[in-house]
Amino acid sequence: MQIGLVAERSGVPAKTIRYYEEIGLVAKPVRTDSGYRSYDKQDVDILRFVSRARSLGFSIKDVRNLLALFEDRERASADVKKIALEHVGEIEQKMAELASMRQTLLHLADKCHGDERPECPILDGLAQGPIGRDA
Amino acid sequence: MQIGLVAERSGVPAKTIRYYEEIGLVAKPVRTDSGYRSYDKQDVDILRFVSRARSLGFSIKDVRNLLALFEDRERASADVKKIALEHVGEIEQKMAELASMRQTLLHLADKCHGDERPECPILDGLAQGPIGRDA
DNA sequence: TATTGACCTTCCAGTCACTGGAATGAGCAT
DNA sequence: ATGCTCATTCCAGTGACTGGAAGGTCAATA
Repeated sequence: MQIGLVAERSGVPAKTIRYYEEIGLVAKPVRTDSGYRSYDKQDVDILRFVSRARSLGFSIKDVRNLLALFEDRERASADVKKIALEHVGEIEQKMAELASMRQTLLHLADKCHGDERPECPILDGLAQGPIGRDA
Repeated sequence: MQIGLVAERSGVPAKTIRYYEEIGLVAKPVRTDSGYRSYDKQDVDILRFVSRARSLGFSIKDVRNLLALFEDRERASADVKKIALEHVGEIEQKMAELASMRQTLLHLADKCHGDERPECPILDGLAQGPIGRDA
């Protein structure tokens, strides 16, 4: 499979795939005789995962850790488990924050229940929910 | 309230607050006689919301739209409501993706149930869940 | 009153994560 | 052989910060 197809299937632009390779986020693929990069299905899965994680606000460094978790055959299971569960914690935190934003928006939509000429309260209690510590 | 305190209370660095002002994401605050920026509590709320949205993968442009939703007194209620609900849709999509990542990680942690010397399957079915279209 | 230290100001340069574009080569169809 | 589409590298530009220099403000303290 060549890069264009992988880009299409993973949703990650070819340019970005090359960039991820350059910074060592993903492994260098094998090359054809003519120098074209050649990928397989698993590469698509990995890129899809990366794409998802990035779009959810995880940094490249976070993604690197996440991927290492799957790839690291050296590390003991208990260790992998611990780190995985820490990430689950982070994810749950993000889910809670999304839930809170969702509530804020729903509240706004509700206040605008009628039609025409609003008196939509400007961001009253806009920043509710899990306190924005560090986020 | 001056910028340092706002930074502390909102979790957004002073540098970043100035940057947000520069690009017009947040309004220019009033200045003291000596030229210091002066903020109120609502500014903290706004910044907290911005911070949350950014850390959840929303772009500056997204945040701009979100904020406009709260601030726009021109626009008709029905319109605001519609846009707000669209954003709720996006948020729910993100929540679903986080749920899927969470499952993947939980699955990994489960496979590593024992202790020591793993045979953790390398990312089998790593990229499950809502298809990574566009994300 | 002078100085110290923590705050603020602007401005410019650097970083991270892409993203676009130029110049060139590969592979297949007409 | 001539296109056409895809690939390659490399270098430059963008978006969203982030760090640092050079200097002004303000309350406290010697």
